[in-house]
Amino acid sequence: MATIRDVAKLADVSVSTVSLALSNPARVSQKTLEKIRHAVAAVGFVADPLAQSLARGRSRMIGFVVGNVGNPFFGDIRRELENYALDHSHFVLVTDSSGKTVRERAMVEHLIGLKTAGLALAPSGHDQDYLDFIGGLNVPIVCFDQKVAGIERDFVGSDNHLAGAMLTEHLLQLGHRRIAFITGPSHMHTATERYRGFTDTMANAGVEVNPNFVVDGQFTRTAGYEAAMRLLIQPERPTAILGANNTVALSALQAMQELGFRCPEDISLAMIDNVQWSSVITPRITMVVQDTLALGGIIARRLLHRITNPQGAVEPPQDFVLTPKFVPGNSCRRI
Amino acid sequence: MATIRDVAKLADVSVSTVSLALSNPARVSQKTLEKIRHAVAAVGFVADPLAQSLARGRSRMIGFVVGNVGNPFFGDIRRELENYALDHSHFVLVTDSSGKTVRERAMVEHLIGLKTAGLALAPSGHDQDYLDFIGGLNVPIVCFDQKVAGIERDFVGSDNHLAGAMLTEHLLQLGHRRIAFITGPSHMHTATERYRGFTDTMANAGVEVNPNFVVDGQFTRTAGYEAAMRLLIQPERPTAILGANNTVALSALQAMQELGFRCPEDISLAMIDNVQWSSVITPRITMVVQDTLALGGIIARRLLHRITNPQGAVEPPQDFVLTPKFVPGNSCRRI
DNA sequence: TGATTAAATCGAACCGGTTCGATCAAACTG
DNA sequence: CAGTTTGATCGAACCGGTTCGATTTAATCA
Repeated sequence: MATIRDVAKLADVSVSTVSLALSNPARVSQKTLEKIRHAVAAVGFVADPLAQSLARGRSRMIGFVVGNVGNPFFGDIRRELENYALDHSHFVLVTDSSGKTVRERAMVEHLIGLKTAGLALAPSGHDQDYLDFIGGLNVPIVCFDQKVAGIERDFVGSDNHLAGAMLTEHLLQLGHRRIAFITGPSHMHTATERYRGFTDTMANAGVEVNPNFVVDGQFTRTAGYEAAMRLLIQPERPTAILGANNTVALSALQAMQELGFRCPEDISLAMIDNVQWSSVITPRITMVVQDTLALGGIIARRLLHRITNPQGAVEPPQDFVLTPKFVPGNSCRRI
Repeated sequence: MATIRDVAKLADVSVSTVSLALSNPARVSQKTLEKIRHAVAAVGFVADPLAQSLARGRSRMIGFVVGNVGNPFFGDIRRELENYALDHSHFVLVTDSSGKTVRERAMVEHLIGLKTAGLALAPSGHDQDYLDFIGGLNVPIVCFDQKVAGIERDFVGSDNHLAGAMLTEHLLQLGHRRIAFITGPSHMHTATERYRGFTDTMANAGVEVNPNFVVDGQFTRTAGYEAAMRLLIQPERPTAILGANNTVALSALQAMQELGFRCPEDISLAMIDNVQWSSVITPRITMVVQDTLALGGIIARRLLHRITNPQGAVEPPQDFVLTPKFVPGNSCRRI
């Protein structure tokens, strides 16, 4: 591999001039610029990104940290960010914490060690120690999906309260009263907000929520399945189930199918967040989806704005909250 | 951030001794080792991975390059690799080429620039220039999924010919003769092998393949949908459709549903590779699945073996081919 | 006990860039 | 035309580690 010194020697200028010419051509005379360009081409010089990062104290890499890259929600956002970053000569490193807080922190630390230019982070951790850690980082960070109280950073997400409310209202309109709710982890903002949307709407409608109809699905497949089963074996069953996310809702659908309940004839089902191949799942689930493309776009632009305008570090963090969209399916029947 | 020089100063030894103590404690006396340990703890020293990589010419990162991290097939493998790597103090950088050859190459180049310790690569590119590029890299590489002629590297994958043959035989056993096949890109080994498995089995059974029943789905959703539509609008329709991968098969299912065909009553369907939530898709598709956990485990072990035994670079590349598994569903009916 | 060898430690060069103050010639000011 | 700017270039220090040959210290042997 050719180094900058090879170029300097061939162009008969100093190393510092080559470096300057490459990073700020305007400050070098036309003549030497030409010489250097030729030399670069002749030896096939490509700057070592590692050495650059070490010297500059910053790399051109962006860290992307989520709990599950396989989730199409995160996948769409990742793609948007990647495209935008690539167009601005940045490179996205994807890491997956599997939803584990310790691992998430380890990955963030790793990325920071790599002197990443910025971080797009869907936080799952919540203890004070972690918050302080994130807050103390001197790197542009855009948080998304989970709004965490205590993290003073840009945030991009959806109106989760509204998402829960929309589906609840829909079920109420169809005449449902015995509506069950499968929640997510109580430390997750999306989970609590969606649940609040549910309870608020029920209260507004003057319908009491049966405490047995609220079960914890942890946003995971196994917990969601178990929670759904608990709902389904009750003597007085709900007429509709509202899943706080795609995973728990589909786990519920599976449980229903296995027990021989038909959807929507026996029990209606609705969920928040889309899933791959939802169009071929029978019945098509009525859902509220987030505008992942828009979210990804905002995250990307905001993050790169912060990265390329370091002086604007004083710019106060801002929240971007998008309105989710209702997508009717045929999993909810009128009763 | 504390540097190694801070440690050296505090421990009253030279920088080189600190470095040695950290990388090879056995070669340092007990006494100084203690002093250094204390100093490290006192100043909170953590080695800068960038500086280490630059000096060593190698980092402790592993590059993972696939066409679609959202695909659960790759997701499972990624998880296995990640777990194993983490246990061996390596860190996985995930990159997604979106199936684009140019981007794939750019990502590999980027990872090489980062002096990654090794690469797990599901290659999609195929031009000679790219092959030479891969072949010329002086880094441990384990290829998987796609066996590419011309890449002399370890390879981990499944018996794709058998996968195609298994499903074809199953359909033949059920009495089907008018079997359609939705292929993948002809430059992909998995696609051609699965197709060969189909045609060979058909030939062995003495059943002629109707050329109109072989359509190209490109392994993508849009092309798969279009291909399926082409099959379904023919006056003489197939009685069964075999999708060369999950994407094209489910696209076919969607097309069937939209045109009002029932599966399996009107047309049977089978596919290669699982998909998330296949258990709630109606009907449950009969499929042949790869043992993703085993594949991931082999990839991980092989790659880390190569990384930690650099002297064994002479060890010739080896192929690991696993047998896929038949998973019956209810999407294929006897006729 | 002096010579030989092994173990522990050190100094300096190096990895491949960036950055900033110094230098010097050319251009501008009054 | 002396004095000051301005622009181009350079040298050296630096980022934060690693590595290897040299040197010092300790242990072994005759």
